[in-house]
Formats: sequence, C-alpha cells, structure tokens
Amino acid sequence: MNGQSVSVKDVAQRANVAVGTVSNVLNHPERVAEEKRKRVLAAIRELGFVRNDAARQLRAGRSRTIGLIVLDVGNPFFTSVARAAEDAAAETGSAVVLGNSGQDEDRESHYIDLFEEQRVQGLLISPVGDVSDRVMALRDRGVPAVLVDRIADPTLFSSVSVDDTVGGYLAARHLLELGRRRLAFIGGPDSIRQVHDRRLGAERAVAETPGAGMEVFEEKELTVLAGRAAGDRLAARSKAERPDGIFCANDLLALGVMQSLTMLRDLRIPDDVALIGYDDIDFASSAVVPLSSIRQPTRLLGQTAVELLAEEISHPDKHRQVVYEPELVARASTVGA
Amino acid sequence: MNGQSVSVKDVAQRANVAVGTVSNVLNHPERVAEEKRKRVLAAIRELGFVRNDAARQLRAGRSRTIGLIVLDVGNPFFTSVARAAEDAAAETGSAVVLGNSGQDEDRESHYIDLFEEQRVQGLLISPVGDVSDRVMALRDRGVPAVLVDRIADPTLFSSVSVDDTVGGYLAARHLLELGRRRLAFIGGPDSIRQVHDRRLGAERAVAETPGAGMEVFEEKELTVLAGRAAGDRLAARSKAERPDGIFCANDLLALGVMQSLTMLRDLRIPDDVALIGYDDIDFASSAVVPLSSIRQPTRLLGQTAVELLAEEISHPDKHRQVVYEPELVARASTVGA
DNA sequence: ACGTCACAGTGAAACGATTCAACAAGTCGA
DNA sequence: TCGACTTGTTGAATCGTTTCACTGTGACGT
Repeated sequence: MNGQSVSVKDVAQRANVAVGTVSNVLNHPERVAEEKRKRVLAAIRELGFVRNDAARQLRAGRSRTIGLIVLDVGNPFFTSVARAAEDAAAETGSAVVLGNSGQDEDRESHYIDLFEEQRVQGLLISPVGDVSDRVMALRDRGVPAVLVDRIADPTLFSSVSVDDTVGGYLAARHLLELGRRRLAFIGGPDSIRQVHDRRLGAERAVAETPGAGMEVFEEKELTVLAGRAAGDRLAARSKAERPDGIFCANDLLALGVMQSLTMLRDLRIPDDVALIGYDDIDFASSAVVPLSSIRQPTRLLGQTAVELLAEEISHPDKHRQVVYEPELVARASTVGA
Repeated sequence: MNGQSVSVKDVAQRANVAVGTVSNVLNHPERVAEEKRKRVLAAIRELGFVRNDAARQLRAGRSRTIGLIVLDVGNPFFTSVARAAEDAAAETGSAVVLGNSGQDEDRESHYIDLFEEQRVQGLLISPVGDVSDRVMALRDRGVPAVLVDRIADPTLFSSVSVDDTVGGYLAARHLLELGRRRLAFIGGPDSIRQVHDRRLGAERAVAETPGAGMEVFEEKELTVLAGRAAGDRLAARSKAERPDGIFCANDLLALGVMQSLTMLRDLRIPDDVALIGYDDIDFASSAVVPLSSIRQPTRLLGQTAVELLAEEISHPDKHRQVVYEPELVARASTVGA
C-alpha cells in the first residue's frame, strides 16, 4: 500500500515512544518495560516495519555476512562445503553469501572486491591462482580470510583442507589388501595438485607392499569419456598384462573405466579387475556395479572454515592449518556383492 | 597496516579536495578536472580506500543486489539458472545473491526476511509452498518478485517457466516418429507437477497416433535405483509384451533403466528398446549409450527472470507470464550410433 | 527528610557515501 | 565593461539504525 519505507522513526511515532526505545525492543528487549514493548511490537506489525540492514551495518561498521568464493558451484564438493558453512554460520547469526569464480581469476577478483565493499566479516576462499597478495591486503584492512581446500603458508593464513595423499594411500592400500598386485593409477594432468597428491599417496602404499607395482596413466581430462578411453586401452591387453586393480583420480574417470570394461569387453568387476574412484559422488553408489570410492569430509570442511574464520577475527595473528583425512567407502566394485 | 576503515573524508583530506569531489571521481569522473582526478585516485591507492557499500545503499535507499531463492543448489537445473541470472544481472551492474531453501519452508521464509532487510532490488524465487501472501506483502513494501519455474496467477505476479507438457509431447512424439508403438512412461509420484505434466504431454502425442499405446509406471522416486527396478520388470517380459520405446520422467530413471536393460538382460538400445530421458544432465551424454533427453532452456530462464524483474520494477502493476518450450536432444539411445 | 540506587526512557550524535544548492573562476559576445 | 553562460568545486544535509550520556521517577535505607 505505502510506497515509502517505514523507519524506526515512524514506528516510534506510532507507538508514542522514542526511537531509542524502538531500537531497544529490537536489540535488548529486556531493557524495555512490558507495556511499551507490546505497544512497539504492535506498531511494527501494523506498519509492516522491516529493519534496514544497510543502516545497521553502517552503524555497526561490519556486516553479518561471510563471503564464500568457490571454484565451481556445479561441483557437488563445493555445494556441500557451502551448505555446511551456511549451517555453521547460521548458528552465530551470520549468513553466507556465495560467489562462483568458475576458475576464472577475473571473476574471483571481482567477488573479492564486492565482498570487501560489503564489509563482510571475513572471506572463505578456494583460490584460483595465487591470491596471497590480495588476501594479505584484505587482512591489513581488517577483513580476515581462510583458505579452503588448499594448504596455506602457516605464517600467513589459516586453512582447511583434505589430505589427498592419505586418500590415495587409502585407495591403493585397499586394493592391495584385497590381494591385488598389478595396480594402475588413472589420473588427469599431474599439474593439478589433487591428482598429483593422490598419485603420491598411492605410490607410497605400493612401495610398502613387496611384489606390488603400479602403472601410471595420465589422461587429459577427468571425465567419463577420458575414463572410457583409458579403460579401452587396458581391456585390450592380455590377462597377464592387464592390471587387477585400478585406482582412478576421480569418480568420473572410474565410471568411464567401468563402462568400458563391463560393456564393451566382458570383464567382471571386481573379479577380473577391482576398481576404485575418488570423491564419492552421488552416482558412485548407483553405478551398475556400485563404485568404491574415497569420500571427503565436506561438511566438516565447511564447518571448520567458519570456525577458523571466527578464530582469525579474535586473534588476527594466529593461524592454524587444519587437514582432514578422507575416508574409504568400500562397495561392490572392489569387495564384490 | 591501519586497523581503521578509510573513508572518503580521509581521501579528501589527503588529496586536498572536498568530499564531494572524491565522490564525483568515483561516480561521475567526467565532472572532475584531470588534475584533481589524478590526485584523488592517487590518494585512494595510497590509503587503500574501499567504498563502503552499506553507506551507499543507505543513501540510495536500495541495494544493487537481486535475491534468488532456489529449491536446491545441488540440482544442476538451478545452478544453471543461477549462473545465467548472475550473468544477466551483471550487465546492469547488479549482483545476485543466492539462497538455498532446500525445499524447506522455514529456510525459505528465513531468506525472504534476510533479503528484505537487505533491501534487495527484487526477488527471484522458485517457491516451496504457497508463498503468494508473503510475496504480495513484499511487493506492497516495494520489493517486486518474479516466480521461477512455476506459473503464477497472471493478475498477481510475473513468472518464467518451462512447459513440461510440451517436453513430454516432444519425447513421446520422437519415439513414435521412429516407428515405436508400444510405449512406456516411467514416472515418479504423479503429485509432482513436473512429472504429471510430462505424462500428460506424452499421452497427447500417443493419442494423436493411431495404433499407439502407452503404459504408465509410477515409481516412488526419481532415482537411478528406481529406474533399475522398473527396467528389471520390463526386461523380464516376453518380447511381444515388452515396450519398444521408453520415456522416463528424468534422466536418473532413464540411466537406471539403461543399466538394467543392457547389463543385466541382454537387450540392445535402441534396437530392441528406444530410451529417452528428461533434463539432459551432464551424465546423459556420457552414458554407455549416450542418452536422448529433453533439455530445458535454463540459461534463458535465468536471463528472462532478471528481465521480468526489471519490468516489475518499472511497471509494478503489469505482470507477464513467460513460458518456454524445452528442446529434444536426440542421441544414440533412440536414433542409434 | 534526605541521599542513593536501580530502572525506563529519551534524543542527539555518529557511521560513510551521495546529492545538490550555492558559489568561484573563467570565457565569450556585445 | 557587463551580463550570460560554462565548468569545477565545495560542504552541509540526508539516508535509518544504534549507542550512550543524560533525565526522570519511585523505592529503600538510615
């Protein structure tokens, strides 16, 4: 009905009290006598008053939001982290606003600017490139940041991440414990840190096991199609030369390999070849042969990121590196039905 | 270095100009003489000044953000819509902040409150329940809204959506044009509007085709596992009783059916049975047999939502219903390799 | 009867960017 | 030389909320 915005002043007028009292009803109800409080609340309802957040922030000098910049909103890993961060922030009355960099440094930079203008309480960021300079400048201006899914220089920042070498180790050891000795690692570009670390972890497990070996294949992409191509190459080999355990750097690759082995050739999983992926995406459990995988504690990541940010706010010069360990999820593709 | 926030006043002092001039450098550079502009910009750089968005908004009475509330950030349909909306909003200098209701009315309500306090320019929402009352109250207070993926009462709101009956029609007609006559529709709970409409559309196509018929199966969930169960039942039938064309209400169901038919039984797709899904998720194209599907114009949805919102802002009493048609994506699962 | 307290309530000041009426200085034409 | 006009600059007022020093009132103890 009314076009204009209703302010505390209007409410105060209507309820016949001072503006300060209206504010107290909103923020310190215990300081206001029962009767006036009721009158104020009634006025608020009648006028449809809604707090103006911009004015609050301006006065407070700080907003109640936390900025989160992720590499890819389409990636379930990040949406899960985001949801957990949201929940954790909600506990302290903060809200999380999400920015999607899409692996693009310009967009990332743009969101950093936006969030700084909004005077967010802090920034959670899974950086595209090297953002140390920008992030340090931010902190000098009073906006702390926590790196997500990346380990930071402990003297500079706090960070939360998951140890990919442990994940790789778990996957490979799982295959080895099942008696497999001729392993294959199917990865993507080794320049991707995650791929690199997973391979390293797997190699460590293999080195610990006498008589075991592992071939490494480097695909161009971490996709189903790339996995299928790799699978085709392996399946074409003779039984003696074929690996009996395959560890893929992510689930997409693994699903591609599975398609290739089971459909096009007639190999049985896990009898002929045991197969394990990484990430435990939704599809892993509903594959033709449910796929074993390595699950990352995404919710814990998001929650911890928010906690670390709170610590950074209270102790700007203390930093902490939290590294979680991923978890093995054994399904039929390794242990059978 | 400095703990305090730097304001225009500080910049003005440093550059030896008035605050108004600093503001003009930022917002109307052409009004400021070359020399002073340079001095101001230098001061901004030296002091690390960053605009305080809260103060801007307060003065402007309106923020530069648009609120978007989606049912599920994990759903690629919505993330795609969100990204398109983001891009469209960026063109007009606005930013989109994303809220995830997760199908929960309380969370939805919470985000509506939050966005209203933030005085967003407007709200894009794919509502959980019936939000007409809340949304109308919002509009009365000057915050327009556009419904996404739902048709609104044209006298009340604007909306963008996709016509699911057309999608169903396209899918069924495609199968019919390939000569299939014994169709099956595998759906989920018919209470879900999308499922219901897709079935209706398919039935229309069948009714238009002499000699064609369609069985309807109602699964409990729209998942791969439910699809596999349905596939098992169909595959167990004799060739004469088995459908020769299957339309699934979404791609997950279709992938389940595909697993069942090709792996467990030995039916060929599309020779023995043609199969088409709905949504065209990423996995559809990389399935063992690339899956035909119906693609929704998600980017167009997001873009149009932003445009409609702009219209609502300029003409609050005019509403428009935009309904898009989905598109057939024919792949090997119907037309072969 | 008087000082001390606790409690409610008041309203001006502050947060920081933007706007705008007012003014200054310079240019041009007559 | 004067007025008309252009161009650049100034700084007070404004947005809506919260804070806080202050006032008013009544209860209580001595």
